[in-house]
Amino acid sequence: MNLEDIAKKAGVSRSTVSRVINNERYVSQPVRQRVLDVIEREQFQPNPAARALVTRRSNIIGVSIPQTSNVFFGDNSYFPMLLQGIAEAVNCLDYAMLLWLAESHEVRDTFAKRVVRHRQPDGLLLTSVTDDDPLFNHLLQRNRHFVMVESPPRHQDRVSYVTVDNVRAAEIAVNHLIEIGRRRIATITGQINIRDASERLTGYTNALQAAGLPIDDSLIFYGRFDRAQGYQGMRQLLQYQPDAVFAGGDTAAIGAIAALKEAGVRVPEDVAVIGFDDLDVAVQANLTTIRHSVQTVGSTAARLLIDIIEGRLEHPHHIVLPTELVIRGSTVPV
Amino acid sequence: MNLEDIAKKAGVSRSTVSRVINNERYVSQPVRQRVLDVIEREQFQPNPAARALVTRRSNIIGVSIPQTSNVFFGDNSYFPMLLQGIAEAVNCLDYAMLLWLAESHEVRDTFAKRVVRHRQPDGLLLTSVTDDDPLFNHLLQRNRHFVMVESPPRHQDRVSYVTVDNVRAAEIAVNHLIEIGRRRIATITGQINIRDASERLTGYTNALQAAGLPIDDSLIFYGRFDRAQGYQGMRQLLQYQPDAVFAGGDTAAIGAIAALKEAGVRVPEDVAVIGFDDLDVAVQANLTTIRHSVQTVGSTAARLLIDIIEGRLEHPHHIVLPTELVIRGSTVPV
DNA sequence: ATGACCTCTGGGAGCGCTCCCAGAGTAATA
DNA sequence: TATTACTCTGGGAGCGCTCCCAGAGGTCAT
Repeated sequence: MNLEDIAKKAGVSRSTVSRVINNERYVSQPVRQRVLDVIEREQFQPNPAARALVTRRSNIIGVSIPQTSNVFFGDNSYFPMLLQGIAEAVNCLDYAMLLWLAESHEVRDTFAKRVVRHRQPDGLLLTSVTDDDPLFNHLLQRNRHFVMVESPPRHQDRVSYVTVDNVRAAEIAVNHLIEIGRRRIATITGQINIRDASERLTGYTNALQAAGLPIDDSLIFYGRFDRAQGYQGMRQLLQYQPDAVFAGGDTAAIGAIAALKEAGVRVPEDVAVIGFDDLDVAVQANLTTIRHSVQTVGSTAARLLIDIIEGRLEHPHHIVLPTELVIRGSTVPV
Repeated sequence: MNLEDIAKKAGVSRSTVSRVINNERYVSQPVRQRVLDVIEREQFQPNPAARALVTRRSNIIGVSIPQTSNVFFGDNSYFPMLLQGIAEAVNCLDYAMLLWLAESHEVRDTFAKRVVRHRQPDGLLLTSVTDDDPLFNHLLQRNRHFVMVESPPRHQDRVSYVTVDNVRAAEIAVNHLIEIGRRRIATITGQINIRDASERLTGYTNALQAAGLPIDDSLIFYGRFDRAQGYQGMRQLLQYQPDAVFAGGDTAAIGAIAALKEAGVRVPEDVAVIGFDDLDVAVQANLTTIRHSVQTVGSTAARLLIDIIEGRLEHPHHIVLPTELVIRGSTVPV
């Protein structure tokens, strides 16, 4: 069943059917209705491949998640929330979402090749981009449409992205710890070659400096965004007797709390804990954290990408979404 | 850049280039090498739309997740793990994955329409199918390729699926509770019009009957697979003083434990708790549970679907994967 | 020498759309 | 009436592939 068949049944030409389907002008009302009736009756759907061949558009955007398994599927609801946000935008703009997940322990190089080889999507949404990400470099060099869901490691002025002001938010988080009287404030960072992580670390040092507190390297643990690293980081930090810890993500914070409890340290009395992202898990664990809507980041990025694809927006475009300090039970004054 | 351009540069015809790209026979070694060199040099990728138009294959499979938000992105790592498993199979067979997520509070009907309208995928992987699922019905009626990742609500003999033996596994779980001396065993089910949930309930009643224990309706809470429902279910069940609870999923079990602790009930001494799935969260919470590899379910289902699409397998095909009782700290003898 | 049967290469047709142009018809204006 | 402008419809061309068939050339048994 194709346009020609529908045309025959409706007693019109292929072109007219095409006009009706694409909701173009210059079709008289009775003809339009007749065609619509036939389409409805035959449950006709135009062939997407044929359409893509001529329009050079597939109405598909790709989403790249090059994280090895545990960060994606483990106890970290960041990516599912992001996907939910993307889905919302994509649905509403009549696009579809092609998902690329790295296999466990897959290196960035093979992952990038895989994503690049399938050229179906009209553009890509990039997460977890590292310093020398081959996918990032390839897309930039080839001038393909993409939007990042965090600030890019380099070429900020040539890349579109959606992010939150990580530096400022981290400053606010650490200031809160300082205000409640904490002085030996440790931090567990996310994967440090991801921009979100390094910016939060910058905010941490900024806040300490502004308060005239020393920056002690032994109180900084370079980790990742998952629970296991939070746990391990906290175990290591414990020997330096911090009275507070700022984790680069909620999931890591939960891991840190587990390590503290295991060591018989009281939370929040002995060590105050603050997270980042306000995932579900933060609510459950009564964790003070920085709230920002991960879903909104996802949907905003998807909308931006589609705007760029469809030429409604000039290319390098930056959106910074707001954050908010949410004080819960994991931080109390000394 | 298309086949014709490459052909010109290599001094051969379009057909020969096509043969090289598709790795067909009847191309002499020197010619093949010459063409490969040009392709490499020009970084040529054939146009997927053109190819799809003639082969009627896109090498894309769709994944439908019609769950409203909290089950998907909340604290439940079931779907991320499933996606990871699907990704593994899809990567290895050179397919891509198109992801359909329901919007929060979206009804099944609009969701189904959306999925059906985009005809790109060669087949679909279905999760969380309910009794009268419009998507399920539509695909079945239209004879389109699909595989379910649980046993289907009806027409089992006409539908391909991958599942675990939920009935048997639930029997084993409840038997374990009986063996450690529990007598008032409650259950919190998953969404009961999803087959996985109802089968686990069947296993529960089977085990009680086999042991000569009464089936007490007040000890059955019809919930969903998320933490909130586990919590709420347990609160309600508490008034009937169970000494054990079998949850339809680990996430619900975690919610149940939270309710028990809140009520000052000791776990596992006063109430033993057992879950299902062995998600990450079960390890963390030291929860006794039924282990089955969600990732394997995903990858097996994807492989099966692709086998069906490519005609290597006759259609209705059923795969039942093994389960295993994992005893941890949440169940001890009375 | 003839035919049968391989290997290898090229070109036409066609997949189902969109885009462009031609032309018929109608209405408004000079 | 002639001209212009706009509305509406149809058909050709072409997007970039794959598939099929024709045909050249080689090998081998008859």
